Formats: sequence, C-alpha cells, structure tokens
Amino acid sequence: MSNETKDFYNYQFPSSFSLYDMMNLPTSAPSSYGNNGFDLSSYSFTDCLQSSPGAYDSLLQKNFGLSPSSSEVFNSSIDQESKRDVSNDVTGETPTRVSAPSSSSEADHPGEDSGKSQIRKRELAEDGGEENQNSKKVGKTKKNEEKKQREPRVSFMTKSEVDHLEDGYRWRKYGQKAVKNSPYPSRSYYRCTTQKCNVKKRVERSFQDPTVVITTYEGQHNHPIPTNLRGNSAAAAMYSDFMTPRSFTHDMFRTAAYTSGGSVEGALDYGYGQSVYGSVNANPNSSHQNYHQGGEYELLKEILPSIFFKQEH
DNA sequence: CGATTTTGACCCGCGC
DNA sequence: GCGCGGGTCAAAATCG
Repeated sequence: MSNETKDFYNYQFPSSFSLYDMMNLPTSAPSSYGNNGFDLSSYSFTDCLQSSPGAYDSLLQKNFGLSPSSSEVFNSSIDQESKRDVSNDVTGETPTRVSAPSSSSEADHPGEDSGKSQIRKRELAEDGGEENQNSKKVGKTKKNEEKKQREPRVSFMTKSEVDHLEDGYRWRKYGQKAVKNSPYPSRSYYRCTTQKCNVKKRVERSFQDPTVVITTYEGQHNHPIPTNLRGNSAAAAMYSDFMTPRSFTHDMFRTAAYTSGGSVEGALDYGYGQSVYGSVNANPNSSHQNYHQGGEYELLKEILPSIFFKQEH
C-alpha cells in the first residue's frame, strides 16, 4: 500500500462528504481523473474502494479478530443482478447503473428456474416423471409460483491469487463456464454443501485486472458456519456482515444507501456521517473505538459507500 | 469408498 | 426459427 493511500486514510472527512469531494482529496484519486472536473464515466468504483481498505481491515479485526489476509476486498455490491454489473464497475462504468439496473437485467435470474424446469422436462421425457426423483426436484417444480423469487446477491471484488477464497463454508463445485470476451478461463459455480442450504456462489477473475477475483454470493445460509472460521478471507468477513441475520439485512443496507430516495444524485452522495476513517497504520486502538462509537452500521457505510449498492426493483 | 471436481450436454431466455 | 450466452446437470474422473 502506498504512502499516498495511507495519507488518505488519515484524512478527516467533512460531515457531508461526497463523491465529488473525494475527487479533490489529496492524493486520493488517480491523476487521470483530472484536477478540476470529475468525470463520472471514467471513475470506477474500484478506484474508490481501493482507497479505503483501512476501514475494511478494521471490520475484519473487529468482527473476527482477523488481520487482513493476502486478499483484500476492495469492491462489493449488493445486487439482484448478475455480476455483469460488477464487471462493469471495474471497467469504470458510470455509476448511473446503480439506480438504473433495469438496463442490464438480462443475466439476472434465468439460472435457477431454467435449470430446474430443464430437469423436469428431461425426466418427463425419459423416465416419464418418476416420483422418487421428482421429490428431489419437486422444489423445482414449484418454480412457476416462486418463479421470480430472487435471492439476494452480494458481489465482492477481491484482490487475491487464489480463485476460491476460504470463507468458512463448504462448497461443492457444480459447474464451470468459459467467460466470453475474457482471456481468463472461466467462471466457476459453487453450491453450499450443507443440505437444504441452497446458497450459491460464483467465482470468476476479472479480465480487467487479473489479480482481482469477483465472488458473487446468492442466497442466505440457513445454518451456522460448519467449520471454524479460520478462513480469514476478505470475502468471508464481508459476506458475513451482509448476509447473517445478526448483522444487517438487505433492506437496512438499501435504506442506508438510498437515503435520498435512490436517485442517482442521492446514490452518489456518500453521506459520510462522521469522520471516522480509521488509520490502520497509525493508531489502531483509537480507530477501533471510533468504529464502536459509530457502530457497525457506520463502519459499513464507510466501507461500502452508497454508490456500490444497486437497487433491486 | 465417500466426497468433490471435471466436463460435455442440455435447457432457457433473449436478440436478431 | 436460429444461434448465442448463461446456468445447471450428471456421469466419469479424481481426491483424501
């Protein structure tokens, strides 16, 4: 981590800190963004969060007593959409997408339902629809009703050399597909091995930045972590904070993210309530206290500025 | 030997 | 209707 970045951590944000303000911070944004104008179209979320891993580190330490591993989350999003959007973020897509997801909902949900109905058809055609097997896939038969019942999704961008980050849960790989337009091999599909838990996750490497792994979780675990939380990956901590009941709900986050009604303007406003950007290097204790004062909510708000959230409907 | 991964086939939605 | 891309299945292979 560069000294410049560290300086950035120590910067005391004004109470009404905004994305625009950020552009004028000393050393925070890449020079390519220009000194005067702030070009939304060229500003990537990645760049933004890359500047704030300090807060993330604190989260890790606070919640898990972990120190950051070799991998670090520097971008994330709660999303009902495909990671396609995340990828776009990396490329510096305009944040407009944040509040206008409809434009790219193409890869959204077909996954589950399609696959299930597919089986049904296969069975009907071949076995004549055996009941036994069906029972196992009955859940899929109800597809129509719950057709579009979407699972909450969370995407993380993690700087890591390993594709599959240890997050404490056990996963079974059930598929792999080549990603078009990507020099990097493929996207992997995993399912939680715990029976009755249908949480899925997708892992792929950003072709924009090969060092970055994009992990997308879908659904919520209905069971505790089966193994000791020895996995000290960034994704584990982030995912836990998003998806575990004792922490924050999806809606809470959305509320936090869209205090201004979900407009683009509102979403772009970071709305940092307090200047508690912890300094990982200088004074961990004081920053830790700050986080307690602000509470997890405040902490997470810092880590995940509202522009990273995407609205669901 | 059970659990997991690999991998080709398959289905579905969508755009043309 | 066709082709494409995304997601899933499931048999075979591999692993521990």
